[in-house]
Amino acid sequence: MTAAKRANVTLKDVATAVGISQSAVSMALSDHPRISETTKEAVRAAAARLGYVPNSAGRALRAGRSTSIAVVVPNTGQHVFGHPYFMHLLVGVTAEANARDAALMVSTNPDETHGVAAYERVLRSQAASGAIIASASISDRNVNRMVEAALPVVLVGRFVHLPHAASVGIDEIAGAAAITRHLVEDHGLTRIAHISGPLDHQTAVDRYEGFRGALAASGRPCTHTLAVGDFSEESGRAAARQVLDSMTDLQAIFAANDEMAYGAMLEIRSRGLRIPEDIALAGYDDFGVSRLTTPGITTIHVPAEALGRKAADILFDLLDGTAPDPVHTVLPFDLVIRESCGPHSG
Amino acid sequence: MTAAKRANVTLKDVATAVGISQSAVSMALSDHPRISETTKEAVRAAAARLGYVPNSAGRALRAGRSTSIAVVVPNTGQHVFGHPYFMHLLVGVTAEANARDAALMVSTNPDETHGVAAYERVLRSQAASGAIIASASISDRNVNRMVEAALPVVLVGRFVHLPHAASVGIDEIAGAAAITRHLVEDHGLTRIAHISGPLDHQTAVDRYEGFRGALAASGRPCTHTLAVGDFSEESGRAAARQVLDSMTDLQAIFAANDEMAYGAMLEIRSRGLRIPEDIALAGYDDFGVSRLTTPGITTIHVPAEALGRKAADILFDLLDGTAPDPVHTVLPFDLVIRESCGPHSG
DNA sequence: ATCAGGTGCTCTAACGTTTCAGCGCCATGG
DNA sequence: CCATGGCGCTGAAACGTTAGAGCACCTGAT
Repeated sequence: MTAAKRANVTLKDVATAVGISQSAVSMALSDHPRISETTKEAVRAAAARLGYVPNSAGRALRAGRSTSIAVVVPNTGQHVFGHPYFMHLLVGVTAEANARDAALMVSTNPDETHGVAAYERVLRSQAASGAIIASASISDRNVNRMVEAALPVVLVGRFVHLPHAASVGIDEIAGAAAITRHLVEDHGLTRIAHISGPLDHQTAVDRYEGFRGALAASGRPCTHTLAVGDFSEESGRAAARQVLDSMTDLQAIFAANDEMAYGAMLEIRSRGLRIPEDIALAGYDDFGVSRLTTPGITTIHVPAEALGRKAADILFDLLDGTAPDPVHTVLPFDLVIRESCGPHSG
Repeated sequence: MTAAKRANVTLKDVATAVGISQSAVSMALSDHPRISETTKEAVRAAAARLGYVPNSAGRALRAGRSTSIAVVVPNTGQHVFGHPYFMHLLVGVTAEANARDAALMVSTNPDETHGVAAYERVLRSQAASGAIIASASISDRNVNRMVEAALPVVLVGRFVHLPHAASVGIDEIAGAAAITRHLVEDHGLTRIAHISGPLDHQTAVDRYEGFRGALAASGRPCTHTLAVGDFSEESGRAAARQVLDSMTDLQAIFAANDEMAYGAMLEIRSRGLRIPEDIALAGYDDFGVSRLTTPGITTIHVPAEALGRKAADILFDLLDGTAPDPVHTVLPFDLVIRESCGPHSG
């Protein structure tokens, strides 16, 4: 069926096929009350037969806005974009976009070709009518510009400098605090190292703060140290090396994400130490792989897919002119207890 | 800078700012030789000052094609789209698209809203001018339709029913054969089970065929059995359970992807068997996680990012009217030997 | 018979872009 | 002094869509 030789089928083609004007076809397809049911039937039949699909450029031009939304992820460096977090986020956004018949663009190029970052151009060119920004770097000035220009964007994560921009996230401070309390209170560990992410990422800062806050609040005499990584496995290993060397009688390592926890695991093992008997280990994120290691890593489950869904949901509201009710939506997280901190107990 | 109140800056705005016609502005910005250097300077200055960004709908409408390309991934079921394979592919495609200043759409909804799958609409509506299709299911009729309609698409993988469509892939049969030979010839194992993927996936079929072919060609008396999984960890575990129960003196398991290999690893371990001493284990894909297990899993490295790059490259050629030189581009793979098949040796 | 109002369509304009023919102008050559 | 032609720009048209004004026809009421 649907011969569709080479040229594309337009309203005009359907119109001549039915023998009416193209505006009538347009109105018929949008179920306008002023078009007779008979004509509508005929139009729908002809459209289906010819394989008519509305041209999105024509439609977007006329409407003054496209039906696509964009997801902006930090730069091409694959250890960032390639992170499972973004994939989960994408799955969520996709689901919501599909439900609304909206197309999804993915934009990732931060370098400024004509004075504007590629992803900002996507909005300014109206290729997409709104964007979900998952760039975590505090220092990305382009994000500020987009927010200041009142472009419809939803941020994923916490952007302290942009208190008025709609955002979706989890309470990272509470998450880190929860896992820290698990180490201190459930397992009685008091000599703990934290491997943080780069401290120009709000996420890394918040997790570190949650860690320190929980230690301080515990009321027990705890000793802690910090090593900074970059969320990669390699950096986690290096950081673990550093803290294992520098802190005597280290009892636990809490890495700011699971990948660094893997790196730490390798380093701990390579020294002949056992997990959790000699060193307890905790991570953060739970993007599917932490359960595969032996022992499974105790971690905070970040509901990335739900974040994506919610972000898209809010963005579509924004595009409809509805202001998000809480400007900052906070989703719940889960503490997932596996074996890396010690035997289960209350 | 860049006040950009609410309305968008168009050619006309730049034109009135400079005091010339909008056509002149258009020509100036595209560096047309018939426009004086002085005027060009003035136009560029005004455009930058006003923050002019060409409206993509207007441009696409005029040009008759958009500057976006689409990546089509199989349906929303997250264990499919969320697979690391697609992330790596996406990274590659993104890199290439960025290099050409093209926007990237991601489409995944197969259900037919108006008689056409969502991702086919993306092409027919000219929201994207070409697509990279990474859907592996043999039975997806929509893919056939798109190819038959001569829409510009590049397939990733092997589509035996579509010999004339441009495609990019690796030689899965050779890959599976290589890893099978590693088991048989390097480690002298002769009682081997294969855990395949669903056999309506060409990839699964090819890997199984490579396995059998290598066994047959080995000239040694080998015994093998098959269990079918669905590429998920759980199914891998179930399949391993099945083959461990049914085949006595089983020496090795070759899973058609790493995730099923993980599942198999869990099952093997739960029976108190050791890897590789009691059972050798091999996987396929090497998407970054197989090196984290202990022992690391011997596998075939699939260059997914390179596949994405190459696919995009070919698609852009296609859009320029250049026919891909080999219709089917085959990229090399690597056999990655870790510890799961036994001690390293020649 | 005339008019009001409704019905079902057509016509026109507009969205922002690019392309192309054309027009006025100046310098040059006859 | 008039043709020639290059230069630098203008104006119009077209891409496909949709909204709204308008027009022809019909029905029913006056």
